[in-house]
Amino acid sequence: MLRYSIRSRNNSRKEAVLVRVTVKDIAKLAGVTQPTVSKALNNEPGVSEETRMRILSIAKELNYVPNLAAKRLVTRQSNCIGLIWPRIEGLFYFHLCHAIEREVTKRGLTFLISVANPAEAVHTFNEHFVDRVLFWEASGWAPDMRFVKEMEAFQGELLLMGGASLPGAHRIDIDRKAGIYKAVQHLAQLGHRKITYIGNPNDKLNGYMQGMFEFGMEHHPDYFIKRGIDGKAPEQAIQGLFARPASERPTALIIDSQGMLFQMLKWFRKLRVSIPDDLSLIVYDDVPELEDVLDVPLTTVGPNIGELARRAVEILAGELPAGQATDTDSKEQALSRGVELVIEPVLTVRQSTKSLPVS
DNA sequence: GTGCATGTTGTAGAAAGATG
DNA sequence: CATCTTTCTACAACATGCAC
Repeated sequence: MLRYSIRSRNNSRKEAVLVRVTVKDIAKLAGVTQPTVSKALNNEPGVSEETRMRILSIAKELNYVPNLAAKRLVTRQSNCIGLIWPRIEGLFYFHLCHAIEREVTKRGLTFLISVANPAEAVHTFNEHFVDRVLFWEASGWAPDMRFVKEMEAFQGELLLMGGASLPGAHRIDIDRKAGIYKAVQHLAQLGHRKITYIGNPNDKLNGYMQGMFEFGMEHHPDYFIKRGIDGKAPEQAIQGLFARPASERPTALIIDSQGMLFQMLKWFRKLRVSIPDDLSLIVYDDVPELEDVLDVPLTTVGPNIGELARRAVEILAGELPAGQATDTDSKEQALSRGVELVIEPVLTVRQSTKSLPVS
C-alpha cells in the first residue's frame, strides 16, 4: 500500500523528500483537480457518484489523513473540543472523559486533552486553534494571573464544570448538597438513626447536616469525620467510632468521595465490619467499578456521568440556547451570560444499604 | 541593518468554464 | 440548459529574497 508520495520539496536542492499525502496527490491519481477531491471527501454536491467513489477509494488506498491545520486555516473554526484534565484522583473523571469522548465523536468533532496546568493548557489550545474548552473545577476556584492572561488571548467558548464560575463562561454545576441529602433520606427511610459522614466541610456536608436535622437523626459531634490533608480518612477517628458501645455505634456511613473507598475497605476488613449487615454504606460518585468492588454492589449517589458528558458537549457544540435574558439585562449581557445548568445527583440503590430491624 | 514584497503550506468555496 | 469540473483565491504565520 502506498503511504507517502515522493515529491521534491525544494527545487533548488533537487532532493526527494517523503511528504504526507494531500488532496493534490489524490487529484492527480484520480485525474481530477484538487477542489473536486475536496468536494468528494466532504460530501459536497457537484461531483458525480462515480467520480466520488473513485476518489474515496484512492484516498483510502493512499491512507489519506486530512490536514486539520490547513482546514482550520480556511474554515476559521476547529471543530475540536479541548479538555483540561484536572488534578482529581479517582475513577470518576476517568469515566467522565470517556463519556465525553463518545459524545464528541458522535458529532464528528475531535477531542484533545491537556494534562498541563490550566494556564498552559489554554495556551496550547490557543496555539492549536482549539476554540472550545472544557474545564473541571470545584466551586471556590479562582483563576491565577497566568490563567487570566491566557484567557485574554482565547477567542472561543469556555465551559466550567464542577461548580466554578467565570464571567462569560458556560457553567455546569452539580447540586451535591441535594445528592447527600438524598442519601440521608434513603437511610432514614430504612430506619437508620445514627449516620456517620466522612468528608470535607463543603456543600456535601451541608446536605448531610440538613438531612440529619430534618429527619430527626441522633446527632453526635464524632459522626462527622473530616478528611485529612492527604484526602484520606483519619484512622483513629474511624477506629474510635467502631470502638463505641453498641448504642452509640453508627449503623450507616456516607463517604463523600469514591477516591476514599479503597482505604475504607481496608479498615472494614481489619475491624471485621460487614457491609451491609453491620453497616449500611453509601458512596458519593457513581462509577461502574462500585458494582464489583465488594461482595455486594454499592449503593451510590452522584451525577449520572453519561448525562454530564452529554450536557457538556451539547453546550459546547452549540445545541442549547444561550442563557435566558431577564428584563434588567442588556442584550450584550444576555449574550455574554452563557448557558447555566445544574445537574441533580441520582441515588442508585443497590445492596450495600439495608433496613434496620424495628427494635 | 531595515523594510517591504513575495512565496510557502493544505484546504474550501466562489465563480467561471467545459461537456453532453 | 443542466450537470459536472476547473480555475482562482483567501486563509495565518512565517521564511526568504532583495532593494535601500
